[in-house]
Amino acid sequence: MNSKATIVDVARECGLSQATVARVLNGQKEIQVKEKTRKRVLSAARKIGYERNALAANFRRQKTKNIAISIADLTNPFFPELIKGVQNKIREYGYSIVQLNNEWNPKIEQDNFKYIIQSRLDGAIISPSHPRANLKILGQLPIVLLTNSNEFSGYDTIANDSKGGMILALERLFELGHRNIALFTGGSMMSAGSSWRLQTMKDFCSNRNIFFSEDLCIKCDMSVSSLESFSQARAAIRKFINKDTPATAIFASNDILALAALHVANEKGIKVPDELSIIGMDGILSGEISYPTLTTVEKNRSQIGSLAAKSLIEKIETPLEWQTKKIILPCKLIERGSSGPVREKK
Amino acid sequence: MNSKATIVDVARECGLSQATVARVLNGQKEIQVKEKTRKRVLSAARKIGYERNALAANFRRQKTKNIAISIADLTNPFFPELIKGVQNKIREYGYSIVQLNNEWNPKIEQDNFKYIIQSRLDGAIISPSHPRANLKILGQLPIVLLTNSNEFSGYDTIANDSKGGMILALERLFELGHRNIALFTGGSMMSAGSSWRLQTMKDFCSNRNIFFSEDLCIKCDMSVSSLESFSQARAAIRKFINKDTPATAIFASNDILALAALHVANEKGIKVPDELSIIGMDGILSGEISYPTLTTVEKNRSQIGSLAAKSLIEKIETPLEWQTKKIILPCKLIERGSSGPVREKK
DNA sequence: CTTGATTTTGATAACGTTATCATTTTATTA
DNA sequence: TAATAAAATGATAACGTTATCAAAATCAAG
Repeated sequence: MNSKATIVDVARECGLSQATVARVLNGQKEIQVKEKTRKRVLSAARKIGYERNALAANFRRQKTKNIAISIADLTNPFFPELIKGVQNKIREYGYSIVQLNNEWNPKIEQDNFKYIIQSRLDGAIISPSHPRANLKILGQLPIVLLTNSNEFSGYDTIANDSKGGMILALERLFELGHRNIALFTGGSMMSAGSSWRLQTMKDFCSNRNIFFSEDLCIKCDMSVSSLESFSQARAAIRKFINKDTPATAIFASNDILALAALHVANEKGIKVPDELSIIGMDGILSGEISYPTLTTVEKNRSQIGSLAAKSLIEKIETPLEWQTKKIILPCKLIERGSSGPVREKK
Repeated sequence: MNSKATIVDVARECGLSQATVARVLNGQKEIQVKEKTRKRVLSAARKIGYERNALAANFRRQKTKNIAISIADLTNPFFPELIKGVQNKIREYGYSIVQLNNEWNPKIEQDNFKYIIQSRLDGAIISPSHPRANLKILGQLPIVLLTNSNEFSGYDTIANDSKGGMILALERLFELGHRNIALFTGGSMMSAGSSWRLQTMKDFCSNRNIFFSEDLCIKCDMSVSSLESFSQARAAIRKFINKDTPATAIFASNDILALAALHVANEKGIKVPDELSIIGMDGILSGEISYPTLTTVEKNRSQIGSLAAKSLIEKIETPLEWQTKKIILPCKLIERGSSGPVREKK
């Protein structure tokens, strides 16, 4: 028994017009229908097992109540929680998520955009796979970008204040007495993310009048997968720690890098945080269960997701003029086990 | 300029019938259309910026080319990779994913099922949130369940052979000389998962003629979130390691538990693997980047996703008789840093 | 060239809902 | 109670595609 009963069948069953039935079953505000007929319709619907055909409704309305989430890679620990935030928010509004991954492949990303248009999804939350991602094909579709890159002027964006977060960490390390802080960054696929970090570091150090040189800057290639990044990071940090560095602290631009540093420190018997403090960035699960647990600059991914969703839905549901909105959320320093006051080397 | 051009507009533009245009633009096998007219249509379509209205097509066909993935919690590290596997497989077939979370809430899960039906999704991959999840509402919809619970007879299922995997780990520990192996399980929400584990342990030990008692069995409540589970696990394992146990190895029923054990061992200065071997189960990222890295019984989640997708699509696209298929995949022991030969305690 | 087979194109009816009216019923007021 | 306003219901035309069948064009063979 295929759920094939239509609104017309229900109408026939209860002897009312199809219009009235529609009003009862799918009408918005339950205005304009008598309690008695309402019951008549509902019981008839239940009797013959009517299930709304959303396909027909979507078609008629040219709305899907679906939004896309386009990201590079779901296994990147950054995204699941973000998506969860989106999920929880849009549920309130009756929307659902179509999840699109592009594996960092611009061709797939473009196909996904085309899919979004052709499927007439109502909007999209997009983490662009590269700084020049071609969004033109999306036309007037309501979208929110997950980025703080300034490459995307004219678009709504939302992201954490990475620079502010970084300064938070550096300030805390300074407070703890650290005067030789190393910067550990990965050349990410998304733009020259490391250049502003380096600049921020230089500025910070010169402001505080503490030493910094490029020797205190560790770089490594970030790969597509977290795991590969980790092993590359480990290699880079092994080299760094070998030449006996004066650094008493490392700030890493993400938790994977930080955990790699922590791993190597453990490997070499360097005590964290007694001999070396390490602070990461993001707040992924692995950092909460490592030993010691990882101090990190948290990006509240669930909140980002939630806000992105809210912003998007407002945009979808108010077809009025909409000024582009750029949201930048502060980061939060979470102090855990991997950071502490500097201690004299014996 | 809304992408409002329809097939009829294209037909008018190129002076052909709407039927021919449809054949060119959306027809399946490019049979039955002359190269010359094909070009005529395509250039007209390009000229007026036609974008296929999938809503109309879906409605007409009563097919969406969308499948649902219904899980409890995307932030559970088990799922993202699984979904990625599904994603990569279904892309070949032109399907997309609608992602539904239920936060372990049966009410939400039920709503999601209703949504699946009303949206006329073509099929669903479902990880039931509890052993008695009510799947009846899904009717004849093609579904594949991610479980090896025998509660779901009559349904296609796919899962790893957890028991076989557990034995793999125990055998390896035995080989390494361990004769006092502790079992660390969490009472999961999904059935009395711990009871068969205990039984397997007992059987194993009696077969090998080695000692086991309930004292070597550590239990803790598993919570909804990985993080909470971790801290509960840590509490349980702290108590266990306090009473000086003869155990030289711990088998944990998942990686979070194993990492909790590892964490506590590090905390107490117990050397892993020299003084204590630890083996987990699942193969999550955190175990690959912990120190030491975690030996684990891997469940190939990407493969499960891929197979589930394949199975589902076969089911969708061959409306013939379909025998219910239960796939059980072997686990694989991945030896990393947290396990090694037993060493005499001094 | 015709004839018949084959390929290519055209005309048109669905699909099930929503939206827009028109119509009927009920409530309100003079 | 009649006249008017308001509320409730009904009739029907879309939405843009696909599918079915009919018609026309092309090809093959005698």
